[in-house]
This record gives sequence, structure tokens and C-alpha cells, in this order.
Amino acid sequence: MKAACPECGSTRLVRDYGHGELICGGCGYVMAERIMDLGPEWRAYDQEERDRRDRAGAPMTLTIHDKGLATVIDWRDRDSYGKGLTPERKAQVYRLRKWQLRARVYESLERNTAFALSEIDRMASQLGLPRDVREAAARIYRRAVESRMIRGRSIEAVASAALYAACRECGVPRSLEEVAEVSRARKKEIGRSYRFILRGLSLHLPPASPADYVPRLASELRLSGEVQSKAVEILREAAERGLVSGREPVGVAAAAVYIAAQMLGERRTQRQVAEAARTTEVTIRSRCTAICGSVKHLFFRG
DNA sequence: AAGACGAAAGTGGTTGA
DNA sequence: TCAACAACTTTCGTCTT
Repeated sequence: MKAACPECGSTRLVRDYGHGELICGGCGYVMAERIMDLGPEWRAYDQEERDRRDRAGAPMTLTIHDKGLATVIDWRDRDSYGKGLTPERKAQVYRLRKWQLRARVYESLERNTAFALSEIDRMASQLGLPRDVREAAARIYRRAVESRMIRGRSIEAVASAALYAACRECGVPRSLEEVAEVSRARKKEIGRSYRFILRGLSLHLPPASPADYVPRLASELRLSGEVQSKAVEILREAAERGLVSGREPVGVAAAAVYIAAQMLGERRTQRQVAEAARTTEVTIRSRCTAICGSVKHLFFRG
């Protein structure tokens, strides 16, 4: 059955998303307010997000499961004739209301989780991550949902943060940049959610070690295994000399790879290494001078 | 000519009063 | 809440290969 305008009977109804209203195309009667889709893109938690919210455009469908048309038990203890209810009837209505509310909350949680998991899957495959990382990310996300930690932050950001954490947990770290590249959330938000999740789930992951990044950098730059081992050796020396902590691990790893490649005659330009590590030549240079200054003897040991 | 170097100014996030 | 701060980036002129 199609909805019709109570004023003129027209069934030509127009949705005005800008104002969140359902309007009769015949006479302009406003039939319903607040039909706006409450999907994640519409929510904005700070000015930055409000500014770019327009990218979402109008929702393609009304994702409210009942499309706003199903019967809702209202809060008045009256029947449809406006008469009061008997105590038994009141108790029954009370139970119905309770269950209807529960069902809605449950369905919305399920829907959001399903969306988050598909996002995790999409990002993971874009980053070329193996199955166990995806499963770890899904596990972390579900735990975050169970701990009521999603409230007040976007699903996208929490899903990305879960993936970021899972990468570390599985020893295949991706930098925040890399995750942000394939995520719809901003790097800043992901970082925030990440810290929040770690604290909330009392999950403590040690900061990523530069050595974890070496295999990826090396393969992206098509460098041999010898270069990899040399880079790891350099990193071990650097770590002993306290040149690692407080620095961005990828940057340190990039410098080690650059030096190792040079030592073994598989030269790569700073530009190439910087690109693979998503950093700049300047950063690599400053890491290099720090490392070379104190491990120069490595150059003369073959 | 391309790559490496380093100075200087700018950026965004953290920390501690 | 704000200023100081450290790490990193951008930009640019100069030197090296």
C-alpha cells in the first residue's frame, strides 16, 4: 500500500533530504519530519568533519529497516479511540514497547558491525594483508563494540583503528599513513580511536619495531635478502645506541635500508626509499646521519 | 643533469603548567 | 586551555657524482 497525502490524497510524495522532510508533490503538505538517513556519513563530531560531510550526498536508500512506515507503539497509555487501558493491557503494552526498542537497538548494532567488517575487509585487501590479520581486526572491532566504545566516534575510524592494531599484533605493521590512505576516516581520527581502543581493551602492543618494516621496504624496492639482513643488523646496532626510540619506526627502517643497499652495491636513491616508506628524503637523511655517526665501522667490515 | 646535502621556516600533535 | 616543545615536512640554494 502506498502512502498518500492526507490533505489532497496525492501519492506523489517528495523527499526533501536537506530539511529531512517528506513533502506532498501535489499540495506541498509536510507529511513527516526526520526521515533523514542516520548513516555514518551524516554524523559530524567536529568542525573538520562537518566541513567535508557534503561528500556523502543524499543517501541512496532509506536504511532505517522499516523505512519509517511500520507501526510504532507510542508512549501514551491510550487505545486508538483515546480511551485509557486496563492494568493488564497496560502491562502488555509496556512489554511490547520494551521489546520493540530492544529489537531496534540490536538490529542497528548488527547493521553497523556488518558495515564495519566489510570495511575492514576492503581496506585489508587494498593493503594486501593476509587473512589472519583481517580476523584479528574483526575480533578487536567486536570487542570494542561489546565494550560500548563506538559511541561518539565514527565507525570508519574505529574499524581502521582495529585494523591498524591488528597489523601490529600480527607483526606485519602498516604505518598510520598507509591505513589512512585506504580508509575513509582521517589519520588523526584513526590515531585517536586507536589509542582509545588500546586503553579501553587494556591491550598493550609494543610500539612497532623498525625491523618489522624492513621486509616490506626491501621487497617494494626490489632489494636482495642480503640487504635485508644488513639493514636489520644496522637497526640492531642503532637500537643499542638508543637512536630508535622516539623516532618514527618507518623512518628509521628506511634509513637502514638505504644504507644497507648502498653498502652492498644495490643503490637506490633517497627519493625511491622515501617514497616506499611514505616519508621524505630529509627524514631519511637525518636518520642516516644519526646512524652513520655512530655505526660507521659497519661500512668497513664488508 | 640527477642526486645528495643541509639550513631555515612551517606544520600538526603532545605535554605540562 | 594555552604555550613550549620535539619530530617531521616543505622549500630552496649549493655541492657532488
